[in-house]
Amino acid sequence: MKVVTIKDVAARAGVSPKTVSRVINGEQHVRAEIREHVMRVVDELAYKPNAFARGLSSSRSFLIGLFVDDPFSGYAADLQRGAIDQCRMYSHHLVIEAVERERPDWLAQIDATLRELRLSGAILAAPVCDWSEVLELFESHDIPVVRLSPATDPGRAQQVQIDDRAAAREMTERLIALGHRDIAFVRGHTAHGAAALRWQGFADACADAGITIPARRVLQGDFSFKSGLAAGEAILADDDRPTAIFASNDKMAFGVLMVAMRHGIAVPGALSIAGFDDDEISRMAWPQLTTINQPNAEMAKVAVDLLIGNNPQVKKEPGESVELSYSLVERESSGPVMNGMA
Amino acid sequence: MKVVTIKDVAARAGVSPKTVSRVINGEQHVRAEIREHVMRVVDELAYKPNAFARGLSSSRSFLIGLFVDDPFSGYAADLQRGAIDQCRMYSHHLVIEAVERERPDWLAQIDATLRELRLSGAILAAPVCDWSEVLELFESHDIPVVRLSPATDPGRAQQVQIDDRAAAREMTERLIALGHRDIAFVRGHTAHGAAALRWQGFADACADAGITIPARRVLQGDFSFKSGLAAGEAILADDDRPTAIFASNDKMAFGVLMVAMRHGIAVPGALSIAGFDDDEISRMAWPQLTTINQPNAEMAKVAVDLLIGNNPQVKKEPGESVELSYSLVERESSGPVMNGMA
DNA sequence: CTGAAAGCGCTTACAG
DNA sequence: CTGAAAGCGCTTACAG
Repeated sequence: MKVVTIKDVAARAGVSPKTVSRVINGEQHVRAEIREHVMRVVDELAYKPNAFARGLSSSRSFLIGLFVDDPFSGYAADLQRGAIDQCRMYSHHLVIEAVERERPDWLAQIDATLRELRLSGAILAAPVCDWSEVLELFESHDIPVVRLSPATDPGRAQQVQIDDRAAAREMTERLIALGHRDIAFVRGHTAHGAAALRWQGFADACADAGITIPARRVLQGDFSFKSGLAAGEAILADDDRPTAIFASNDKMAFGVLMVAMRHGIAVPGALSIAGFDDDEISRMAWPQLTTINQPNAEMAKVAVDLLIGNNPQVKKEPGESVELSYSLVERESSGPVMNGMA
Repeated sequence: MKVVTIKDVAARAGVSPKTVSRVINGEQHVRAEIREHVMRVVDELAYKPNAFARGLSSSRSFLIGLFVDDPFSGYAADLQRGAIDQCRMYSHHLVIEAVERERPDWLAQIDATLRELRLSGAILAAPVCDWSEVLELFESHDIPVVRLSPATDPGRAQQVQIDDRAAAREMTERLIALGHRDIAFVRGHTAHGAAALRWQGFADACADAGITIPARRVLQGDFSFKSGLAAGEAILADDDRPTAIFASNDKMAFGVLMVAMRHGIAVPGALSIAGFDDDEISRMAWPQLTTINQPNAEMAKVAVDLLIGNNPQVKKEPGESVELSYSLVERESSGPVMNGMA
């Protein structure tokens, strides 16, 4: 297949390659009629600029990197979807990189990628965005970064997030409004900043309502289904049960729900369960899980906007932060506390 | 940060850039001591060749494209994981592209990507791999392709697959061996070739066992949880129930399981349920689902091997096909048929 | 507003 | 086995 280059377009349009370049890149200082004519020729020839030539001659690669801890997770899948869509909007492409922190050369791996690829920008998903070695690396390469839901070092780069703390607080308040006063909480992975924020939100709401949280009502999980199962077993083993359990993500909530079912505990009749994330799994549960909708795909979209939406030449203010709104999704796994139980 | 180029390495090593190039690319005809010396300098300077310069001057982009229908699915996530790992092994990078067939310009989108990116190779996941327009496009761009679990046009390109038909047959035989003779089947999305193969495997086993399949025992699903729910409702609505249900993927099997639970039907006591895929969800179910393990990540890995593992210059034989082995994973959702029920 | 020249950092094709 | 020259297809910096 004959490859169409900028010269072909220029020759056919009767202008210089530079003018074609200007038109393609939406630069100013091209007469309107020439611009239109060039664009017509571009379409006729189905010309697409070669990304490698562009990347070599300019410093822009038209490549956005998405760095995730676990590419296997639903979270990563959500982010990808949002980012891919938006990259396409701007004629960029998305390169996914797994950060394998368990490998001794994990940082060198990222470094190699950055040297090879000269990314136009990078999206650091949680919890990668909280690893300072990673941030330093990107800073040293001078690559614009957007952090997703960072928990440490606020203001170190642009960021996109929801207010995890407020969301967890709102969920807890809702449970309290339903009459629950004995609520267990399943904490998330300690490496994720969101885990701490969600816990704080829970604690805030309890404090406001004058509820003290006994230590035995707080379980440590790691955001996995399995850890939810373990937490459920621990909480529901004997008759000293809470009337509600708030797990800090849906996978764990789902695990808790499974344990409740095995024990024959009616949900929400005898036990309310709430999760966080609005993971696909929350709709596959029965009863479906009450949860917090976190717009992951949207967050990735916004991250791409921050990276390339505005003038890509202009450095953004570090610390620029976009906060997206969450929503409480009340489904069937939560309900009013039963008479005499409170 | 000062960028290290091939010239820097050449100057420091006291050789020409071309020699450095030879060393980097593992070409022959370099004296061993020079090779080692250059490699040492490369390490000292932490030199990484610029992917854009490479891509521009050679026809190789060091980029592998993964084309998926639904980047949101667990299937896509599995593939990504396998492909990313293996790409890194070969110093390549993975670019994920969503094929949005519902858009009128979907083919033009892919075409644009191919013109811009000059991929070294592409992995087409099911069912993208069965869309002939896509195959034609890659052929016209002369880009090596590996199809994953293709159902049509065998031999049109390299392919990696498991024997879906044999796997479904084996699962069905297992159910029959457990005493089941009244088995319902939930078919998958008609656009997926695997759906037809799994159905055939089921039919094969039934025919062998002398079991005829009444039309009312065959439900049409689309691989989604929701369609599993619908199929479950249809099958389990009245007392005329089969003793086992084989759904052609785990999400649907999970849906069927949920319906059984709501109806108070004991699994596997009164009803055996089997799925396919060994999806994460199959381990989150209770009872856990009996299923077929399909090594998705491994398939993507092998696809990368086919694309770049061997000599990348040499064209592969179209039709070269690698078949990976599956395994039947017997968990708790299936069991012997109850006395008097068969 | 438009263009000619030089260069990005590699590899290809050709010598020797 | 090693290297000098040319070129990949764009953009940058400079003129006019």
